[in-house]
Amino acid sequence: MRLFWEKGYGATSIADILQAAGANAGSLYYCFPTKQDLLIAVLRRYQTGIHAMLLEPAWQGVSDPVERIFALLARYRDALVATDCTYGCPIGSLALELHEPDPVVRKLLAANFNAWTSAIEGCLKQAGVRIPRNTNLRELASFVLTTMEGGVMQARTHRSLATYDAAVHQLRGYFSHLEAAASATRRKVS
Amino acid sequence: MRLFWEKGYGATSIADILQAAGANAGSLYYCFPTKQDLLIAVLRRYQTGIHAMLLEPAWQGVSDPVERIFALLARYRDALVATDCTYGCPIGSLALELHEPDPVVRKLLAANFNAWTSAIEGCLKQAGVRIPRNTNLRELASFVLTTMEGGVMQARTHRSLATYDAAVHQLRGYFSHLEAAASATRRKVS
DNA sequence: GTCTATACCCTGATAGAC
DNA sequence: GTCTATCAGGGTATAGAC
Repeated sequence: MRLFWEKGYGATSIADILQAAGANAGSLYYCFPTKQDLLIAVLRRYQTGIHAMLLEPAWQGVSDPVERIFALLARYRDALVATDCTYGCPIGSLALELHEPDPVVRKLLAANFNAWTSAIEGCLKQAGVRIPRNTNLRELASFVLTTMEGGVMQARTHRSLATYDAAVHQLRGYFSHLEAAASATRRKVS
Repeated sequence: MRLFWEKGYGATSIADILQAAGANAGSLYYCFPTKQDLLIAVLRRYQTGIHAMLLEPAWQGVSDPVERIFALLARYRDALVATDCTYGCPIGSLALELHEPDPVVRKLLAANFNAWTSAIEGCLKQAGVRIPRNTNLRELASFVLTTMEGGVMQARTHRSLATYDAAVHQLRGYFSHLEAAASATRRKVS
């Protein structure tokens, strides 16, 4: 999991994995007949662990649904800070590296994106009337993921937080507008 | 250039390149001593060719600066359509694949992002009073790139235009808000 | 289930004639 | 400048004893 994240799939050799795990080839191949089986297991783990590994830590002590969205984005910022801006989202990196992967792999990558998007969509639903009623929440949630992935990509390339912060700041501006618009509509109605 | 774009850097072998180019090893290595020299040449070509290869075709017949931004995003959509959503931005893909590249490579990747962002920033400057005066134009331009890269990444993973269209649609909503806010301010002043 | 040794292939890069 | 042949190394995966 760590190696695929740090080096990518192709650049990680079985030998690297054996050394990092302190395992022998026979044992590894007994459990995972091919390298791709290992990738599939890793992707499944990300998928099933999204709450325990990502969302719950990010949302510790944050209850406001909109703030939860930005708390999640802040967590990716922390990862960038902790790695001197060499962090990359493991799913995003693998998604771009594996152009034409096995359908199984591609569907797992898509499922991971879907799980992330659904978590955000849940926040937006909880936000209720604070978001304009005609807003497509799924679309907006997907846009949050877009912002994170695009922001992380640029931050790592520039080795600078500036572009990530810029992306989040602009997204915040967009949310401020949405909330103000929803609020204005509510005043008009009442 | 085509192979690095379609398959990525690591997955493209010198043999692939020789076959595609109809060249022999000796000739290639005479001009490009290492594979990385080839990558550097490709990245330089993207950088110097951004106007002729990307911007001018995208902006053919489009003069409104804000529409130029969305015309550029539409061009990436066309690329997704033309490739059944297997298209990936070559710079973005290489940026994520090459985690810890030679400083020369990383700077070239960053320079490509900068050139793209500067082109958008130019449009925003041309838009003048249509964008609120306190807007950080560089930041907003960077956010447009964020949207494109994040949108393309998801579209390819899902093999669907939906997420890309969602991202562009949301960005359009943000721009509509910005233009409306700038317009309201102008009315108030006059 | 786990170990070591190794098969077999493809990699980037080179040698040296032309 | 271009060609063919090849090197040395590392890749995934396997064989077969234990």
